[in-house]
Amino acid sequence: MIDQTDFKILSLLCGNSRLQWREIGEQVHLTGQAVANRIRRMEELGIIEGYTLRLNERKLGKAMTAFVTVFMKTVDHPAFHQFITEKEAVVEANRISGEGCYLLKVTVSGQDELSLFLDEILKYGNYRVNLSIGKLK
Amino acid sequence: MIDQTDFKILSLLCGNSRLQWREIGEQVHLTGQAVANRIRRMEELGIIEGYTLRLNERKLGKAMTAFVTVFMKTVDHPAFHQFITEKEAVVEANRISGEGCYLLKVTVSGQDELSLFLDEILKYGNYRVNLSIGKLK
DNA sequence: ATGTTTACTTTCATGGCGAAAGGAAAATAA
DNA sequence: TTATTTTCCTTTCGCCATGAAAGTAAACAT
Repeated sequence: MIDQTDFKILSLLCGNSRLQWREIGEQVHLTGQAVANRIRRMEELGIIEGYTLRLNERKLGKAMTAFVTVFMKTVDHPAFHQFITEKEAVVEANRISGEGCYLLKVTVSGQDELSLFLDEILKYGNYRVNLSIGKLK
Repeated sequence: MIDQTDFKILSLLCGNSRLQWREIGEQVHLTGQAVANRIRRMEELGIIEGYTLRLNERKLGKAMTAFVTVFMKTVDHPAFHQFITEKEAVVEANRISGEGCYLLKVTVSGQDELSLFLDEILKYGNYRVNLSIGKLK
């Protein structure tokens, strides 16, 4: 299905998706065209879902990252899903097992914006917040 | 520093960083070259840190995502940092405030790999695991 | 009024990308 | 064993994207 060369190509593209096919080809000992064929195939298989940026959120004014565990009090999960989807500050959201119903990763400009966000969460349930003190990885 | 046009460009590139400068220009009413100039400037400012892929981890055999909160029992944090950095299964790691010391996002192929990983964590401290049941965002 | 700075548009050269053809090896079928 | 098909590479080609630079106009400073 997908071999070691494909994994190597993925690894290189994750590092820099604007690498030229020729440059990748040099690393995996193929021509650029052969690399292009493999990349297209992984796109078609859905392994590569898209191409995006790595942004420095801090330099965009999002100085604070918080992890918010939500304990739902309502059964209207679809409304919560919609709220989460529309909320730009929520960069990632997972439904989780164990303690809590959802885990949200939130980036905000400061305490004020976080506070406002948490107030909005109260409509759906209670929450626990952990602030990111630093990002290791 | 960075205006609404820049934010629009970032938004478009986050959606698809292989968009052509001309295509982005059409959206923000500039020529492709003007867009290219702005993108380069945001790279130089460090706002754009790089270009990468959106991968389907599930199709890469990483069928399970878990959030692991680590409660350190040792003060040798650097060793833990090193372990985390080298561990491919750890896709994201933050030092956190409140309950727990670190929050790790981990992708694994199944319970066995998760189990092994958690055994390794025990060298540094205790843990709490929440499995992702589904990803909203 | 003049000079400088900023940021755009236009122009140009290079080469990247996408598609297709050709070829070789491996796999499959007869 | 031979013939055919399939797979995946390399090579080729045409189009146009990218990077760089020149020209221009508006805003700003003196």
